[in-house]
Amino acid sequence: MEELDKKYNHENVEKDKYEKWLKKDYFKCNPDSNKKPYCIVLPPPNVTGVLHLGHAWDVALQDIIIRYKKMEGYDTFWLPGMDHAAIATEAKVVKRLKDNGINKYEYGREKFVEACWDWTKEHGDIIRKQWAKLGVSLDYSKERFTLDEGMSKAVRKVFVDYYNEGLIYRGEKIINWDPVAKTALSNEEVIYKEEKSAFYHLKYQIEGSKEYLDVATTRPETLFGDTAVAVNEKDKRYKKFVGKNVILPLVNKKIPIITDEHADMEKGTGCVKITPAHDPNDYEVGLRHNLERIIIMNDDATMNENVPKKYQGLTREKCREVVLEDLEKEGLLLKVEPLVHEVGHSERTNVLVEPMIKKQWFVKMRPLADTVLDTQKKKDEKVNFVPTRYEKTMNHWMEITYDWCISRQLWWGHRIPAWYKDDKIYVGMEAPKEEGWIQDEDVLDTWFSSALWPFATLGWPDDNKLVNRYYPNNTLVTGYDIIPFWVNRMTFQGEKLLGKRPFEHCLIHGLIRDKMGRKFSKSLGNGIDPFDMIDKYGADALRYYLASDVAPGTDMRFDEDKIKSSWNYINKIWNAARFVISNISDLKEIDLTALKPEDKWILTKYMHTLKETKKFMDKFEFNNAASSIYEFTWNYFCDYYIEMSKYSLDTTSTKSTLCYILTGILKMLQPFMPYVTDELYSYLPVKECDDIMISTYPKYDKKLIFEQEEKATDDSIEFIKSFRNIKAENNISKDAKVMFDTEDDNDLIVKMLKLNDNIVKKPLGIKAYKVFSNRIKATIFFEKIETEADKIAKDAQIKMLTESINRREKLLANENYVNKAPVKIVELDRQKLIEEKKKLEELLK
RNA sequence: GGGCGAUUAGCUCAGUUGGUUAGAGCACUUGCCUUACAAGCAAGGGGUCAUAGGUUCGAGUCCUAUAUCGCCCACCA
Repeated sequence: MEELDKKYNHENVEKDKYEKWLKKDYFKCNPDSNKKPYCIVLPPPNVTGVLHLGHAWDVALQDIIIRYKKMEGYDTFWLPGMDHAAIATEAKVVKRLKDNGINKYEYGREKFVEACWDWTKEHGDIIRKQWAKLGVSLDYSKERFTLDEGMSKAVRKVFVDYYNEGLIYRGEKIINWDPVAKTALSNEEVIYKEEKSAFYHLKYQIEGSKEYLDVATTRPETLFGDTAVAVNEKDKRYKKFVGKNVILPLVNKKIPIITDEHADMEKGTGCVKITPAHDPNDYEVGLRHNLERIIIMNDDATMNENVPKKYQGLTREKCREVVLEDLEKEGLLLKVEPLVHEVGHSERTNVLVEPMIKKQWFVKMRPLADTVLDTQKKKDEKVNFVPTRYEKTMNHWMEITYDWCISRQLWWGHRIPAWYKDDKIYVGMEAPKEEGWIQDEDVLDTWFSSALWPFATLGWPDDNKLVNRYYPNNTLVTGYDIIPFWVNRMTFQGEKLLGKRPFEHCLIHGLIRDKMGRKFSKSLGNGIDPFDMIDKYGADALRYYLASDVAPGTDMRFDEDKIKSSWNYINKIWNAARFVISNISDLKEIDLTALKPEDKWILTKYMHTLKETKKFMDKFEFNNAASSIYEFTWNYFCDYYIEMSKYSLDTTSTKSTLCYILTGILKMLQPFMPYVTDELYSYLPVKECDDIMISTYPKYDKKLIFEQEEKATDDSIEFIKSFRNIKAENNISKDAKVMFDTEDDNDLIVKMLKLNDNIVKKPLGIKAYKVFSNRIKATIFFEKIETEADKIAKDAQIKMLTESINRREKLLANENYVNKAPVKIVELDRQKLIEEKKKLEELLK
């Protein structure tokens, strides 16, 4: 057998492994009725770009679950795929064309969509390579794309069925308009950002009177669309004006003064201009009072023909300036108050969203959302979030959501399956056969298709073989930022279309931020390429870091030093394995029948660790699972057991124990670090199969719990530690003589402390320090007079012990405590008290 | 305006149903090249768990306020 490298070399280790796994079909789902299914569908990354650190985190978590469940004996299936990301990809392709001097509209729809497919292929290839680098066990034979044939069919079916059921309708309503992408947006695609602006007080003269209304607005440029001024019915200040008209500044048009609940007496001046075509509130007011809606802007948010000539063609921003100048000139600008408020921006283009009245397609949300609210009350039917607090996020959304605008004025996406002819409309899976029907130009919101992801990818609605086996999916893993966009929509679609929740568990993770807690962004230039990290430290180190750093649901601050630490940890494992493997090459089988106390000790500790680790893995608390394994591996196995084993490397029990424990460690770590565990496993002389990823997860075995030996060795270790402590703190030489006061066999301790030649049977008369543990006592003799510092240290120890004894005595004298606290805890205190008293006595001698 | 989260060692974070003297990694101090590992080993220093009350035999953990920071939601003209 070839020698293992002296240091962990991630490049060598990771080389060719992924290809091996693929070749052996380890990632392929293999429906097996003897096994329980376990299915995860990958949140499809957008084909807009390449994967970033957040994706790496997301897929690492999923891969850990899948690999763990596979070892636990499940028939696992992890379905990969990508999202066409309608608006986002379209924006990218538009930009690329523009960089090449090509205009989207001149280029034409057909060629543009082709360019989008080229883009998709290009980025899809990169993303697949990145998955491979991360080592994730995706079943590529089932890979899907949100715009592929099957998905498209599912999308059309849902659209048509909902239309026929009245759940999808077309209507003219006020929507969020992105004037750069020139498309409608859903509420979720609008991001509110704080902006410094001003409250402009405008003078709206009362018709035929010297009096006027002080109308405060943040958007003076929209006054051309005003069709009323509203005041509150209860507002005494304006009562006398209700029913009269005001003269709209700059256009000198009469508009009525009306009363409406929307006008808030406390806010501003109490009177509010009503622009039904450009403000969602005003739109509602307009509906109530049957007001005219004057659209005053073009699709690119420049002023249109419904405003005076002077302003036509100006941008919203420029128009505001000019309007303010003109108002000022006419003495109609009363006051300007600075104001900071939240203004909606397009998620994709970052442009200010313009509320506009447009004819769009909508999903009627109330019935769908109510179903979810109902299901979430049922213990066995709900989506279980981890951490549970995110259930509130979903429920709240379901409570307040209103109709979902799903049509987008884009070319890249699922074309709406509606055809028009004169004033007739046809909605169906295919175009009508007759001549003269024209298909709707628009495509659907990208989330409309991804909402079907958990089942449409499995073949729904045509081929339900996989659906029957893998729906509901077991777990969905995603960031909290897309709960509204995606998790919620998958949930109501799944429950409506298949009658069941889309997934049993929803594991939520946070966002990755930079070291200073800021979001990663292009403008800050603080981005980290996960694949640079893989080149530097290996995929295993990156994965381990991502999985172990924070508790579920919380944000993570990126810290390269921690990846370095992960590398060190892997190197530690590497070396421990190297030691074990080089010493057990002749082991034929693992034989745990004739065990020494320290073997029993490490086996017991291992069983505790295994139990705890499994508990954490099942709860998706990978950070806790990881630290549990870490502590066992480093602090128990490496620091003590391996050291102890060096004195009995020729025995079968030691070799067997070393091999058994190392196997267990590698298996527990396999989900986190598939590469290095695969490598090290291959060197084991005794193993159940070729590759660790298809081996079984270690089983908890009560027979390997030895409480007595565990206590005894813990005791020896305590002794060793305090012995070393005393020696280090007091600069005691290596040759100091030691006398054991106990009759026990302290052979292992003597070896571990390298005392061999320095044991004496009788006191030497220059004794200085006593060392204790529960069972073992010894005296160190050395030629040095007790110094002042020693005395201080000793006094400090005496003081600490005295205080502790007092505290404990008081506690045990408290009847309330003794009666109410668990017996185990009280007993522990009693024992501690006895020990402490003994120690104190010895110190005072 | 509503809701959620955070506040624990110099830094980044754990801390299960309340229960021995609150943990880890990094950083720091001291001593070691002890042949698995110096990217390591051994020993150590460092925290009145944001603040103030309360419940309890017992609170980092539960309750009530307060402060600071962050996030989400909401038609705040």
